[in-house]
Amino acid sequence: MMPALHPHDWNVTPQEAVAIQERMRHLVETADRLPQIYRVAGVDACFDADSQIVRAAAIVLSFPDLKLMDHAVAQRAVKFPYVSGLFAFRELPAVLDALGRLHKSPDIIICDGHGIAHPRRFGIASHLGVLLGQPTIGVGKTLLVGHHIELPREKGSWVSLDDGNEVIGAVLRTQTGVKPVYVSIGHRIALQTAVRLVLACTTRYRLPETTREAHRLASGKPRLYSLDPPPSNG
DNA sequence: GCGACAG
DNA sequence: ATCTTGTCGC
Repeated sequence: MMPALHPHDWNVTPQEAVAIQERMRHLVETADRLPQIYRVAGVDACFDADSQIVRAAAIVLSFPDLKLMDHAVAQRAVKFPYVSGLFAFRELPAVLDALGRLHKSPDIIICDGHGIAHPRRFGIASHLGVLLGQPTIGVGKTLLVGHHIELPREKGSWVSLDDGNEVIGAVLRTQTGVKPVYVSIGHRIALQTAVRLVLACTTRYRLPETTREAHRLASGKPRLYSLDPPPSNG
């Protein structure tokens, strides 16, 4: 897809990884700096404990109609340990490989995992965005850091995710009565824009179609019907 | 000391 | 990440 704008060594210790995050966190841009969005990518990764291999998937959907335009997978043996806050050092190398195998380049990438809603404000989505110099959004399924007030039950409602005095993300209800997701700036996008885009990529499930499709590809499961919303039964 | 801790 | 059935509700 595109060479890394800010390459760095991946063969590092967790201590060195933290230092890299501290050094790169200042490169994150939190205002909109996007092109017209015609294509949205989703990336996800799965880990196989037996083989110690990470398989990453990247998919590209047209926007706003969300039709599958491109997809790619990549595998890598990983030795970096699982450490909360250091996901990028396990998953990103494979994710970069998968993105590099795409033929259609996306205008923005939605990542599984947080952006700046991270202890050092440099989660995997921000890391990917800064590396590539591309807009990214973080969508986490569980909270890593931050607090928030009660969230209304209705789809589309959201409240800020705060850490001290900082707003680090949004708690977003993507479906009425369903557990929310945590949206945060990855790179080159404002929070409100990110929330709107995530909602625009969400059809009838909790997670945006980008994440769902990438996850399905990474986990090797076949698609049952089509990219269109399947029937409610069977 | 205790709880929390993305995938 | 993954282990895992039935069940409740639209």
